[in-house]
Amino acid sequence: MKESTAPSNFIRDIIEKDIKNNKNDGRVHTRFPPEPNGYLHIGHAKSICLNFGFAAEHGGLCNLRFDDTNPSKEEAEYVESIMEDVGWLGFDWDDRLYYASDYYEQLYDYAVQLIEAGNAYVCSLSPDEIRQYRGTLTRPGKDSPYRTRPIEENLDMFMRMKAGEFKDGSHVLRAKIDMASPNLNMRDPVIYRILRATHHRTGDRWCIYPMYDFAHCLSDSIEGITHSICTLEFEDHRPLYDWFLDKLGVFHPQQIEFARLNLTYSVISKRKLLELVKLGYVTGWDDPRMPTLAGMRRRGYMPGAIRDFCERIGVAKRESYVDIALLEHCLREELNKRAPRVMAVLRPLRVVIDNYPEDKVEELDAENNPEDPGMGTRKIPFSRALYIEKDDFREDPPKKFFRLSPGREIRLKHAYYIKCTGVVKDEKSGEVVELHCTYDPETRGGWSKDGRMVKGTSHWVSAAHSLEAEVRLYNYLFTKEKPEEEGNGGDFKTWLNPDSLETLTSCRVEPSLAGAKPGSFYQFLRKGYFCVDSVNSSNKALVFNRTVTLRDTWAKIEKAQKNRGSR
RNA sequence: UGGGGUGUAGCCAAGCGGUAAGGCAGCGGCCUUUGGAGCCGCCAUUCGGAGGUUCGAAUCCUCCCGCCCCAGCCA
Repeated sequence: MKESTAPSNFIRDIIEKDIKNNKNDGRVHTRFPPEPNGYLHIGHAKSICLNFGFAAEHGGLCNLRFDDTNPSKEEAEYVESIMEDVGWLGFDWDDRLYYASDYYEQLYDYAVQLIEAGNAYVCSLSPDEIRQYRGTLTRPGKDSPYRTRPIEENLDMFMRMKAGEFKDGSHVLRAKIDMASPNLNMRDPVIYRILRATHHRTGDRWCIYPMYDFAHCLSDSIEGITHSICTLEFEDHRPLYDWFLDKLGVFHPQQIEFARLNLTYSVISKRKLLELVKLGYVTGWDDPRMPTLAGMRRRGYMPGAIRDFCERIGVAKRESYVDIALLEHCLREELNKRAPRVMAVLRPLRVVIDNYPEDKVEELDAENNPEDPGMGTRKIPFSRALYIEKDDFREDPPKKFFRLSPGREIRLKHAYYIKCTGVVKDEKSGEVVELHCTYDPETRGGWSKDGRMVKGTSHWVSAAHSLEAEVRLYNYLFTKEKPEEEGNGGDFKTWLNPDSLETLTSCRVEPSLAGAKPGSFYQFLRKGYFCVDSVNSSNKALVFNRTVTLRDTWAKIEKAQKNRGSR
């Protein structure tokens, strides 16, 4: 029996039942069939994990197949990015890289067979007329006058369509099914159209292209796919999927539909993501705020976290909006285990340790990851002038604020206890610009021999030894939990978050970060997880992206205090 | 007034006639040289609603209600 701890779901049930009944000789063969008309996003990740996952679970195979039947929208750039993203996510299609366009010749032959059997005809109605003849949701359609065109004539016309004798849109090949079907997809759907566009792979070799419904089921059949997993909106297309396969008498895969992923505070639709890119609301498909795999990778997401997420959300047929907090949880869990700890001060406040010798510099030991002692330790320089986080000092500390304030003592992580003895303010603005402190030499390393306790521990950096860096703080791209919901005229862009990116340019990071490699990731102690930007960072100018913050209990307390105060 | 789906906690989601798994979020507490992490505890007398069948119903039946998808020569 199954030893896997994977949770039960309806697709796995179907697959396991099929194996038990020895359907398809017990084979499991799936496919991930993206259209190369945009970059992959987190919703695709769910599909990829499902398809490759089910195959792997049952000793089967999963193909990567580009569904490239509409040259007017598809580009080679997209196929490149898709292959990179699927590989990055951790899946391998071996030598099974296919394109629907590989099958154009065979698909054409199948269409001819359909015509010969009287199951398809060339229709010369205009697009507008076809729409009118189709009827409505509640009213049946009516037969096209070309529906009775003789087989020989259909064959001739279709051949001439292929030969380029007709203008775009002047004729189409249609399946002859039932214009009165309550399922509109069965009202003599178009299966080939004339379209003069250069295809990214076949160039100008063809001027007729098959439609999705025709190409997809047959591509699945040709590849011997056993379980063709797709999203819910194709449920109505299943009768058509089955119809083509039955009429042609070829191998018959089973289509199974599941609910697509929706994520709060995000928009997941290639069309809408393209819009954000085209209109310049983001810097590109790989903008770290985008839910694209390229964007998430640049943001610092790890493939394992995304896979874990996809497993945890499950798969079902009901529409759902997954809380983005779950994605972040999966991310933090992985990062917590693997990210080296490092100190970085995002909004520096200068601190002078008055009783520390002017020229002295000490090298203190710091663990790289308390979760994993195997990651070792490193040295960090300590000196008289330091920077701490502005947020870590309050002249007038509120209740439960454990950090530094006048007269109060805290610990500097891995270093010493310090006590605040003076505050220097800008004369004009009144802003605190520098702190004077004393340190206790007896607390080296952060321990007090006399058992004296401090409630707060701050991270810090030596002023003279630290490096300057730019840090990009990302927030949700949208301010509304469900940006695609109606309201504000129904335009999701209304909910774009004006503060989705905050750039900090005078951050100070510890010297061990010199030469940090693009893509490398760290936990900035007490602040969050950050990675070196793979596009804009260099040895001369370090740029970090905030991947995700740490959970912030103090922020929660403070927010609660404010809410209480305002009531 | 057509057809196809789908309703279990704030958000996901198991459950398949034997008395509501799990995760996230939230809330308490412990612990802590990260207000991080970790640990412990709490969080659905009830499954969209109403009837019915049954010793027993989230599971079976009937009716009702809500939500999603379909009228591209897109996928």
